[in-house]
Amino acid sequence: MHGYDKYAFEPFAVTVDLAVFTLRAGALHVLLVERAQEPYAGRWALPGGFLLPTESAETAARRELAEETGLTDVSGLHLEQLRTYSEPDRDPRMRVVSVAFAALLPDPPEPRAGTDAAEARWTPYDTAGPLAFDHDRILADARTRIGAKLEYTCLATAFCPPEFTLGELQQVYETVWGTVLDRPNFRRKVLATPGFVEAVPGAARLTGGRGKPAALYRAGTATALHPPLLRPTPEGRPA
Amino acid sequence: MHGYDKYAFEPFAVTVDLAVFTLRAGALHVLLVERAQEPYAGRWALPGGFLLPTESAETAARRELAEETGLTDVSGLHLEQLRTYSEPDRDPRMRVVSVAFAALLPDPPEPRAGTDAAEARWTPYDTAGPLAFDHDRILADARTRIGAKLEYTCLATAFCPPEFTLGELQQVYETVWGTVLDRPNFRRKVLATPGFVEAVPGAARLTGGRGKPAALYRAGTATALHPPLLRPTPEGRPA
DNA sequence: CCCCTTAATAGTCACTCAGACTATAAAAGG
DNA sequence: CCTTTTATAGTCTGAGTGACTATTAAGGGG
Repeated sequence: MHGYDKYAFEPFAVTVDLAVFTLRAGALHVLLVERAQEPYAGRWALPGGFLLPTESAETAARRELAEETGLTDVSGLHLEQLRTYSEPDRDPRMRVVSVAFAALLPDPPEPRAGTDAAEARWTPYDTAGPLAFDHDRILADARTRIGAKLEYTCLATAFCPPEFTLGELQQVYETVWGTVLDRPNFRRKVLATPGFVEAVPGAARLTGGRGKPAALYRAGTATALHPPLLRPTPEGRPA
Repeated sequence: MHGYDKYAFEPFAVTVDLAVFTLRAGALHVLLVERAQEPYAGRWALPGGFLLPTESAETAARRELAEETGLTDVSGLHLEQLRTYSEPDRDPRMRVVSVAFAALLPDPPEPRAGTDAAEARWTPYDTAGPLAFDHDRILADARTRIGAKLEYTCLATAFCPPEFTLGELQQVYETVWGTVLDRPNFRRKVLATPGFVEAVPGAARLTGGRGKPAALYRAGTATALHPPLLRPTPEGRPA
């Protein structure tokens, strides 16, 4: 009701937490930092930090992303607000409300330790053991969201370098979904969606692979997929 | 980075804001309250309020929903976190971070004034003039989200009373999307989706209407729609 | 150098589903 | 009784997708 004068209100600490994903060696990895202090000292956690007085949660998230990854330019990276976690007991010391974000990186740069000297590391999603605070849940929520958005958006290109092959794009889907897709059908679908990808004219090849060299593509201008690219139905999927 | 001891952090006020939707006379309505105090005194705004020290944002949202609508039991209503708005200047007085929610009500109960004696009113979405703070944006975001979720979830039943006809369900889609759907095709789609709706055995009729009485249905157990029920494409929809 | 492997790309076929209809059934009103 | 109104049933067609098979263009090993 926004009647500040009439209501006492509790001040809260507000933080951002980041679930930063990348693809490495065909597996989904997430950026984790090791906590140096109590509580949860020695445990791994999602990178994050406090909002500064003059920045929005989005600004803070992008700042933290730059700090943790060591990337100088994070302006083009995909960063999206997930949701806010505000359970009263999520931090044992005090009341902390955290705005969680999911970020996607194409090429995995080596992380550097954050300013608090904690160690940072890319960790396979499946072995991201029990994390500090409620970060297990945040991470799971982030993965769910990313997987779902692959179906009806062009988000997959955010995992890819500026120029990529359709095989690499397909690997994004297969890795995040944990499924195998039919290659000709995937091609047909991607190429039939206007604005999803656009061919690089000088049809170049790629890495010194074995078979026929693949054509290169760039991310197109479209952001939504109509109709969507639904993942193979592992039977009636709940919500 | 959660190193509280090493970082000064600003305390923030944390609020929840609610975009509460219902269908009334074939039009989408939203619950608004009139502000009694500066800033934006006399302007309409989304209902909301401060988090209490011991409650999560979800709990606070449900409490506010009950207070503003006067409903005694809001446990079954659809309430979903939208996103968090944290621009530093969104409140001219102080730093306020607001967690926004979208709520869906089936039958429109008359709202009662909130505890701060502000007036509350159901307002047609299209005439929800300029609101206080950044509530125009929150409201628009909420509407976009609801419209999108109708496509791939069973959310539409949240707008309907416990028992409803397929015509009423169709009206939900038509009203929220602002489109007209083909009735036989809509029926076919809804009935072919397992768990979307289930027929009420004593196939009762409804209001003293004119034509053939319609069968009644209840919301099913499913929450997701596979495949989705896509809205008629008004040409290449961006994101 | 030829053949085999590997991977990309092209094309086929059948089935499902959605859009656009037409037809029938069951009520109310004159 | 006939018309209007609304619900429900059914038909036809084209787009899109899953499951395949075929071809092309590379590399590697004898």
